[in-house]
Amino acid sequence: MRDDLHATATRRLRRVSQRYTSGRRVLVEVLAAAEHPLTIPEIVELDASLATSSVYRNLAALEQAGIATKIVTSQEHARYELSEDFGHHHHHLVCIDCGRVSDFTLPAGVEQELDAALRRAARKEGYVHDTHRLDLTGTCPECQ
Amino acid sequence: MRDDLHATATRRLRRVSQRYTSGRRVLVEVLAAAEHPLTIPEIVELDASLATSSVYRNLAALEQAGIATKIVTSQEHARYELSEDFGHHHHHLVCIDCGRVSDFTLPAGVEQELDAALRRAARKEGYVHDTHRLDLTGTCPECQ
DNA sequence: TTTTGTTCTGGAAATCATTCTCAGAATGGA
DNA sequence: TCCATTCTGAGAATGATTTCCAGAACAAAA
Ligand SMILES: [Zn+2]
Ligand SMILES: [Zn+2]
Ligand SMILES: [Zn+2]
Ligand SMILES: [Zn+2]
Repeated sequence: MRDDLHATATRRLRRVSQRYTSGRRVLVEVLAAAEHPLTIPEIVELDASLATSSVYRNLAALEQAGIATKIVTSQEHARYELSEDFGHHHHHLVCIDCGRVSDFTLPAGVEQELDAALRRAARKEGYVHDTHRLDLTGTCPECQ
Repeated sequence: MRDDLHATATRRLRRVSQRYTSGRRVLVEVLAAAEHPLTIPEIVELDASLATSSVYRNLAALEQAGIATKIVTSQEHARYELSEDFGHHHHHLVCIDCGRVSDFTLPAGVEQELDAALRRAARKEGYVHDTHRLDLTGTCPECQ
């Protein structure tokens, strides 16, 4: 499981001529252990061996290699999580007040129907479809 | 139509103790005339009478009053459009390359089913549901 | 219409997340 | 080992957005 993750990471980085260094490995471990998307300050705080500028650079590398995904919200910091194909397709519940992000999934039938409708919409506008992002905004239990 | 827009804007700003000044009126006109969400540099270029710092301040005021909506993407600049209740509920197709944003809508049935599923998901996580944002990413015709 | 207290304006300065720089370190192959 | 490439991290630079603040516009009352 974890080995597979690292093996895949190595392969995907190689594909874009990049190395799977120890700093990047730590990043992947931290993201894999998190149960919700993390901001860069959070990541640096979780592992003090990481230098902020390197974290920025390396998360960009991981994103480019298809290992991590950047989530941009209205909050001040972007958030990162492991790419969906290391877990499962899911969506985000974003708290309007504190910025907390929780994951959730849609019933398979709904997701399927949605995906089909989105493909149709993209084609109609002449876009080459890539993926979709569905965020739900609301107020989290703690902020109510 | 247009009058109604301004009347509603006035009312909503009043509700938060703000005035519907000429600068804000120009902003609303520009947004109403645009057929896709605009960045602040685009807005300032469309009407040279607008001062950048005031546009930032006033778009924040319009957003707080529920007149405009801010759309944040991975692009450098945020984009703004009139609030959905001045038009119709819709979603965004974002070009990965150039950042262009087009609007699209889902078939009513899909949208309805999606909305019901989202409400259920929010409740399950203990969130008070607000709204959802659904973006489709892809490559626009010009960037292909 | 004056007066008065509030909100707004816009240019410039400040903030701050993110990106860039660059000299040295690590890496991987020849 | 040697060479070429990639990586690192501390600090500088960048650039979108926010904040300041002194004067203007405004609304309501007098
Ligand atoms: Zn919250
Ligand atoms: Zn989905
Ligand atoms: Zn494009
Ligand atoms: Zn919708």
